[in-house]
Amino acid sequence: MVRNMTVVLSNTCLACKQPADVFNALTVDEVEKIDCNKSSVDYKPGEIIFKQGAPANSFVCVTSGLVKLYKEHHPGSNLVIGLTKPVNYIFEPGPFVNHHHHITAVACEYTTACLIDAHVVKDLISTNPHFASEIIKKISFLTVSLFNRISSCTQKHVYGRVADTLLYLYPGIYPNNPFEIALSRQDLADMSGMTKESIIRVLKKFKEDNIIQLEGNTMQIIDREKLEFISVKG
Amino acid sequence: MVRNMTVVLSNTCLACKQPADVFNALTVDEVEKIDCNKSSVDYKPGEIIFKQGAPANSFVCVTSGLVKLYKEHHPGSNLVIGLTKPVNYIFEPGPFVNHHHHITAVACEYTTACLIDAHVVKDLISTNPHFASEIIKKISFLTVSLFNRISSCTQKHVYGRVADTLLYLYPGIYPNNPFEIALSRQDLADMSGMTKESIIRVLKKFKEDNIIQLEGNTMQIIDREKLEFISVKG
DNA sequence: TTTATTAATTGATTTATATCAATTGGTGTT
DNA sequence: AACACCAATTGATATAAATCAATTAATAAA
Repeated sequence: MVRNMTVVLSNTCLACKQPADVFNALTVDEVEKIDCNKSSVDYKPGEIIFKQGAPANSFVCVTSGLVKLYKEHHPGSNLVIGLTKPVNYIFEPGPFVNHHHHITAVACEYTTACLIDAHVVKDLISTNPHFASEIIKKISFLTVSLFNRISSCTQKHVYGRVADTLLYLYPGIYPNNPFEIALSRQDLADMSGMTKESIIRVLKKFKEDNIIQLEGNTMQIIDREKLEFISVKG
Repeated sequence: MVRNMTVVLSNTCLACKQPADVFNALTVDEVEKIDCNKSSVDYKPGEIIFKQGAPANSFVCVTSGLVKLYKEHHPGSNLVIGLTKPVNYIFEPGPFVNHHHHITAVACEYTTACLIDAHVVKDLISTNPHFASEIIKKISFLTVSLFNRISSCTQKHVYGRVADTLLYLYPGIYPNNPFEIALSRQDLADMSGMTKESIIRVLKKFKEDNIIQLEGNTMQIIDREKLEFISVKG
């Protein structure tokens, strides 16, 4: 198991300090196979990693920074599906469906990602059942969160949806509190399925009610319990 | 491959006329293993097959009838995630996540379903990589449809959402046209994320505009192109 | 430093859709 | 047949949130 390896080689998957969970299901040989078929790429904020509709030839593993995943609609109106922080794979169903991307991935900060040949990952899935099980587990977690998301966006009002977004950001994406958000108000709106004006008003209300503290892009969650209440009841 | 078997035994998976796609990845021995660990159960309309929050000990394969999958909210306000028609597995992420169901499954018509021990399916996944790949493929398709669903319910108005629901029903669920819907107006509303009053008004409008024909529960799609247009533009 | 440009904020107005209330129609029961 | 019961329908009203419009703040460029 990679987890227990003490050998550390720079710039290799084995050296990757906090390997993505699914990696743990791979043997050293298999990890090396990935090593030989990956490219590590640096992205600046705003740069596209992959684009909805484009061929899906690679699996992407985020190794530093933060990535925003969204579905494109009419220009200017996107829907943020979620964020991926290091070290995690982006579970985009494209490679298993029609070899095209169904969402767009954009770097929110300076980001490094490893692009791994999709064939290699698929080969590993068909040769290492333990790895396949881990992938299934991960996609299943994604599915559950999508169920909740659908439920959130159809049944909840703006307050509940913003509460969900904030609870998603902290501590899942930003483990510290207060934290600096690398997302614009428009991004937060796209995550919550509303307009930027609406989310600004809701955040203002939360601030007035001492649920959060907000100065520019520095946010602090003060009353998590109340957010959870609003998520369910509001 | 099961697909090519000519041996047909009544009331066994091998005999199941139109086996679920994922079955094709199994050997005859493996199908027999499932056979020995399954129960075929008959449900009346409205009966619950499994319930959100309850332990997920079985995989469910719908062999006849129609099953409605939904997430429960406040009483009377549910969100229909989708329908499963025969012969298909219900891909509920529960068994891979926390062994609890995240949605509720209810028979819409007289329905027969095979309940297969979750351990057996998981064992097959960890021993037959081809089967695991098929499962991943299926869940991936589900993920794509959930992406579209989230997108639909946050970005589209009632007309677009109802168009999506109708396009989902025909031909995916009901291959014939006209078709008899086994769903109440409330169900259709829950599928489209709106109130029953709203969907009634939208359906009335579609009828006036000669997009559909509707008499009670008998529906005919007259102008599919226009529905597709409304789905995108409306 | 001044100017230009974009993001964030605030207020006024509109609109889509939910809610509320009442009526009609169908189905089954006694 | 009369009644009760529930689903479907229709109309009137309320409201949440979008849109529109204007202002302010923040950032980049000259």
